Amino acid sequence: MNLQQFRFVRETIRRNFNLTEAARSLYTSQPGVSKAIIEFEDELGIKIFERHGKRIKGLTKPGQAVAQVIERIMLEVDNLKRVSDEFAREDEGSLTIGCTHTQARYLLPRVIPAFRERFPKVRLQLAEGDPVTLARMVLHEQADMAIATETLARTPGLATLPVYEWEHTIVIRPDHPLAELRSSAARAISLEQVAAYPIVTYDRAFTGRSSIDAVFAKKGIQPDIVLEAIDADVIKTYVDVGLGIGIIAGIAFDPRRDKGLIGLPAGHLFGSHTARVAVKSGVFLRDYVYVLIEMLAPHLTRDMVQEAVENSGVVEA
Amino acid sequence: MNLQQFRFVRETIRRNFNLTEAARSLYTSQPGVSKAIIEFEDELGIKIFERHGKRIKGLTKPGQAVAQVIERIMLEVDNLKRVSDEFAREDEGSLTIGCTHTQARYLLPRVIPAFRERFPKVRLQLAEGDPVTLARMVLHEQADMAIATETLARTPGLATLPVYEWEHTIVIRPDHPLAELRSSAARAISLEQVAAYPIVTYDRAFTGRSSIDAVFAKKGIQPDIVLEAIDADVIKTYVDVGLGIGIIAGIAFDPRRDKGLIGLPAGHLFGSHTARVAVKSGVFLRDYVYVLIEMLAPHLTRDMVQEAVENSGVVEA
DNA sequence: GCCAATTACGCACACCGTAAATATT
DNA sequence: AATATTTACGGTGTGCGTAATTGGC
Repeated sequence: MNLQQFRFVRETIRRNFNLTEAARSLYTSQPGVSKAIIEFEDELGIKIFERHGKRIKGLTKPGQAVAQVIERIMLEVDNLKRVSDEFAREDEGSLTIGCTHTQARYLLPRVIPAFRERFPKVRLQLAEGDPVTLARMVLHEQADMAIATETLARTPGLATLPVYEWEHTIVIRPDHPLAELRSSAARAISLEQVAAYPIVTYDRAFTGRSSIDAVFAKKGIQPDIVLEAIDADVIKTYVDVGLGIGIIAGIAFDPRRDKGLIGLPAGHLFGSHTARVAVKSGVFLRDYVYVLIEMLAPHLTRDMVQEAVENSGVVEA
Repeated sequence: MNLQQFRFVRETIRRNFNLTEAARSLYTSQPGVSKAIIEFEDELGIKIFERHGKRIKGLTKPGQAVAQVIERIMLEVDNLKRVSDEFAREDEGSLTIGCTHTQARYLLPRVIPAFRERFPKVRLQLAEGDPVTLARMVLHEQADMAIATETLARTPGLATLPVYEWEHTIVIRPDHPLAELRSSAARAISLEQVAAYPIVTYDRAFTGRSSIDAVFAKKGIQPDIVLEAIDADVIKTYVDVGLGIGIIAGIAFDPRRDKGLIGLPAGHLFGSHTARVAVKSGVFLRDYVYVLIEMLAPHLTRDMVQEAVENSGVVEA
């Protein structure tokens, strides 16, 4: 029994039970893989793979159980490398952050400079995508962590923790009829008033869009959504050119920078949302990952995160 | 990087950082172990062991992290063997049950015959001991499971589930003064009445003995304990020869078989206790272990137990 | 007939054991 | 001086590659 056999079994499964593929992706000979697996099966005294003659078709029942254990073993073996890297090259390494445009554009800039200063040798990479994609990236270890609002919390295999709460903001031009609500009575704006105008907002896959739809649907109102985009900058641009009113994440509206526009808080209409950070449960996280998460949300202490990772926990907001 | 290296590291730690010992217990040469570990350290790029010159003293900080991961890997590797055995020889294998005398003598006889019938090829072994020893046995995988009342629930690394609740019974001879309480007013017996007579009961390490002591201490009563034993049979014998009154686990008193004695329920004095079954968390359990546990306590379904084992849970009574 | 897995075979090297050297208590 | 670890060195076995064979689709 050896690690190589584990690798072969795992890769064969991942390559849809094609030994040739598995061998190639592990840079070794196909007969070698075949032999190793057969020897492994002999040693365990069971068949791992279902064979039709010579063709491998899938996993046997014992194979399924074995595969699960192997998966866990290899996860830990990978952790071994990470652990030693952590100590061997304390503050070096790479960090891939999966996030939505909103986070990349409005949240991360608040912490990345300080992070760079603290860990100048860590290679950073931002990978943008929609929440579902992000979850998959973390699960497949293509990203070390992901930040987004939807989906993440519900994905098995991920540990997620709340980073911050946010509400939507309605963005309008100063000359828009709704602008008179800007000062005191902003909170009095109603769903009907909003629905009276053309709306520019997020694409369906993103940042709380589904809750917007749900709210309108519940009231039986059909909003006039004239444009969907994946980022607030685009939305604000179209609001600015008079296409309609915008609904964006609160974090994406900055009164100072967005001088030509007015923002009306809309939490009372579309509810409150929680942006979450997700990491793959069970993986060993480099020190700087913990530091970054704590920079993002001081309440997320190393202990909390560690606890969540080890018990594949979803920490509630 | 290979499994052998993991084994060497783990064994060296277990043998108090004595390579020679580790090598011997793994039936290999000491220089081989030394070399393998050094190569492993080189590959990881860290030192696992703290060395004073050539003497190995302990784990370095990275070593501690690595050791944890290795421990988990080896646990899973052992599981691999168990998993395959489960399928290779479906209903064969061995089962070592750690338990106190009380369980071995009064609880297990109720289920073992049925178990034998269902799994005639499983080699059974009862290992008696006090709860602390039992916990350690399960932790060290010298026993597959343990049944006892105390300690088990509080041991980290064990998953424990409640099997049954029980109360103490006071055992007396028919000619004893307390015998008049036998019929209706049994529950009226007081601590003071009990303390008025010499007592024969369990050894300090066992079955709810600590709660007996605690109850007396709380009331400031000094009981006259004339004899301590680890099992109820011995206690009953000495009660029978007139040494005093006995306090034993309720399960150990059977009115039909213990004809010469009278049992008075004493739950109102010494409280209610929960006997628990413990298994090591994280291990793969053979099918027949689940079956036995369910025989012991029908409410402990396979799913419940599995859940507890996987999440190292302590399921409350 | 083409593609994929297994069997056959041979080499190289990694692993482990013995023996010697070195360092620590 | 005794004990424990590391270094040195040599033989054996196994792991892996190439080539050939067998077996599905």
